[in-house]
Amino acid sequence: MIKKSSLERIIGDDLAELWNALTPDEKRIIAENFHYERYKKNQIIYAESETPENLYCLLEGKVKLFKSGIGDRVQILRLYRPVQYFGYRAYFAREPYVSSAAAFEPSVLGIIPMKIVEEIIRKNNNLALFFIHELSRNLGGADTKIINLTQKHIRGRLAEALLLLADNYGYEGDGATLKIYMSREDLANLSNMTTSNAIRTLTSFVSEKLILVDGRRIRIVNEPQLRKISKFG
Amino acid sequence: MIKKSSLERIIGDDLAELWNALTPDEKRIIAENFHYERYKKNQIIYAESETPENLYCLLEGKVKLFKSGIGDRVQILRLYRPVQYFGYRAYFAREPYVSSAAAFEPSVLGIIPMKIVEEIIRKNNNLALFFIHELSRNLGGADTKIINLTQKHIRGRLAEALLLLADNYGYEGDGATLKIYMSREDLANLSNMTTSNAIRTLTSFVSEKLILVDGRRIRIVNEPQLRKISKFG
DNA sequence: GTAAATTTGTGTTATAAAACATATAAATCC
DNA sequence: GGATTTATATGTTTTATAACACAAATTTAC
Repeated sequence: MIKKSSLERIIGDDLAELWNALTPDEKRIIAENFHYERYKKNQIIYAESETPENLYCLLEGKVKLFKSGIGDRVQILRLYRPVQYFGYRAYFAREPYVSSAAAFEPSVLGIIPMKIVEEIIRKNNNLALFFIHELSRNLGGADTKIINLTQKHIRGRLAEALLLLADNYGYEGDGATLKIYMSREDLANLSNMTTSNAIRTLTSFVSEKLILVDGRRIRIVNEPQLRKISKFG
Repeated sequence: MIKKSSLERIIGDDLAELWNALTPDEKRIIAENFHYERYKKNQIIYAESETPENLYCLLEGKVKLFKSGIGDRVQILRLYRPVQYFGYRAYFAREPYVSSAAAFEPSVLGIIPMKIVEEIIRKNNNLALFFIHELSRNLGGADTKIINLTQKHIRGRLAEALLLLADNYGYEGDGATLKIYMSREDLANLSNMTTSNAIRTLTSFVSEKLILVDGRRIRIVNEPQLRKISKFG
């Protein structure tokens, strides 16, 4: 179990964006109802069709939101990094989860019951506006994703995915190596293609000197060209 | 111009869900800043990349939200019926529109500046929760649409689209004819396929006695089987 | 009311991507 | 630390769907 002082630091520092919207009294309520949990690599946080009950705040690690479709096919819908919130959409929609969440790597999550969050929203409009803003941006992203996944060819979709990873998780110290360690299968699930085609297309990108690959480490070498490929499908 | 009494009826009756969330004072503010506009068939209401300024409330007619992609391909993202609200997502996200809206048929829209709406949201949590709920349901729908459009085959996607039209706009008096008059091209844009393939697949469905077609009038004859086709791709 | 434009319908061809097959490499497990 | 599972890699075949082509029907415009 984490120390109380450490907990307060996490709440104070890391929940920043949401935290700042709160009154002292509301902060106390959140602090009292807050706990955190560690998740192992690939551990499921919640699964499709379950009833949403908590707001999750990713404090450390990386999380994927994904949905199982036809056969064994899986689509990764969104990626989360510290400090981002998830798990609230289904609760607000008053429906079971339509997607699942899992840790990409060992992660630490802050957990707050949605009931508490909802009570505070009913009194605090800044918090309400925070969620309105988050949901609105997510919905715009989903609409754009629909076009990317349905209209672009394999090369465009994979280029898009690599740039998304760069935007989301950034680069290592060298300014080029993606700061995420991801299987080819996950990469395929992110870009709506089979694992074979993700591997094959990655190989093409290497031979075209757009990227460099060392196992799961991917270095972006020619980002402008990758953007061009992403843009024109 | 519409008569004042008529305007009040429209506001009072048709804006119901949103209207009920308001205090008398807020109702007055909305009424003072409300106007309505008629749109012709296929007329654009707003276009991608424009700056969002208004909340639109569809009072009469049908509206499609669509996004242009690669080449001339268009994807219909969402459909609206009276009384539904749209146009607010991009404003809340603080970004230009990522999609366009157009009338499917002659339509009447209620228009309220988002600035006014936002001011009221800052004071009225019920209104905030209304938008949180709407956005959350839309986002869940978009996530599900991603799976439908990327993983199902043509037949599954078209069956899905026909059922969506039934759910959204319902049936004529006969309880079977879709209450929407839509071109094959729109049907194709809704189900992510070429117009040729929409026509062809529609023909297959007719010969399988799942539907009956008379020009743009579509009768759903075997809904359970259509659901099966939609479900299994 | 007739000409022009658009939409619908259908056949044929081309192609992108999945499916399948199999080998090698790497990671995980007793 | 050797065995077993899992992930990566690549070649081949199959298939779903787009692209193309054109005729007929319908709608729109003047």
